[in-house]
Amino acid sequence: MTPELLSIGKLADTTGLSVSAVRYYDQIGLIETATRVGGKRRFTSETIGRVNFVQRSQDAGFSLEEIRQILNDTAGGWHDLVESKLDELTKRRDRLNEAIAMLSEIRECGCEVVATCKASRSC
Amino acid sequence: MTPELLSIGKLADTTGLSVSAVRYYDQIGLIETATRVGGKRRFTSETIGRVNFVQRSQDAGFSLEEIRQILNDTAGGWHDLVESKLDELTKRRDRLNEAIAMLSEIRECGCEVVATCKASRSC
DNA sequence: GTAGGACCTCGAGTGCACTTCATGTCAAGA
DNA sequence: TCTTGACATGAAGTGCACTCGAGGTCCTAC
Repeated sequence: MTPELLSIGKLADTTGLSVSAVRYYDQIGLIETATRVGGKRRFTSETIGRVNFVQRSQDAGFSLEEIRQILNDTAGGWHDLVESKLDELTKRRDRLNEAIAMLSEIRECGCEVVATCKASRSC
Repeated sequence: MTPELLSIGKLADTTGLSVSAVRYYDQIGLIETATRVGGKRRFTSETIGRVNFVQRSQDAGFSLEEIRQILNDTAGGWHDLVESKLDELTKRRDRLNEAIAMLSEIRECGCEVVATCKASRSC
């Protein structure tokens, strides 16, 4: 029942962000405006979930600006963004798999010099 | 049997790079030093393979500097770099899959507003 | 009462991978 | 002859996602 407010340092610790990154996120409106106690930011534990979402979305290849748009959208228009990003992601996964295959091949080829290695050309 | 030399514009076209990017790659030593004809760069078709390798490696998450190192390494030391990058890539693929799962879930949830959507918190 | 640590703001700096700009050369075609 | 287009150079600019530095406040502990 206690509000359980977090300092910026605690939030940074639990999310793995740096303190300056949290301030930056705050500044660009990516996280709910923190309440202030004596000038210092206090976050609710909700913000942890929010930051996690931001981090996952970043992993997904969204820019912070896109994430901000998605989070601030109240008209459902974000669906298109998610849809096209999903498309992009599956393509990226394919490319990633190709890259992994190429690297595995190069690793196995026994060449000393990549520049002249067939594996680096053949894929 | 003809050497089949490519102008910078042709190389850019066939690889999908911009002309200025090719010049940049040339400048930082990522592609074999081009021969010059009347001051103008002429590339062999080998360079296309080289650029493709660079592009794939970039997809794999290597920086241009790392790629340069790999290509210039003549002592086999690049194996470590490739090995650790493979590790990183498989992790990244896992995260990518998670992100795809999260986005799919959000897409399906029917929420209007992501900020308050359970799916964005639950993953 | 002073030292330390966590916090604050604002502005500038960073690294990467290019891109843009200003200025110039050169060959081909109308 | 003159224009057009592709090419050249070097230096500066761009966008993103932070990071750093300077200078200041506030609280706790010794």
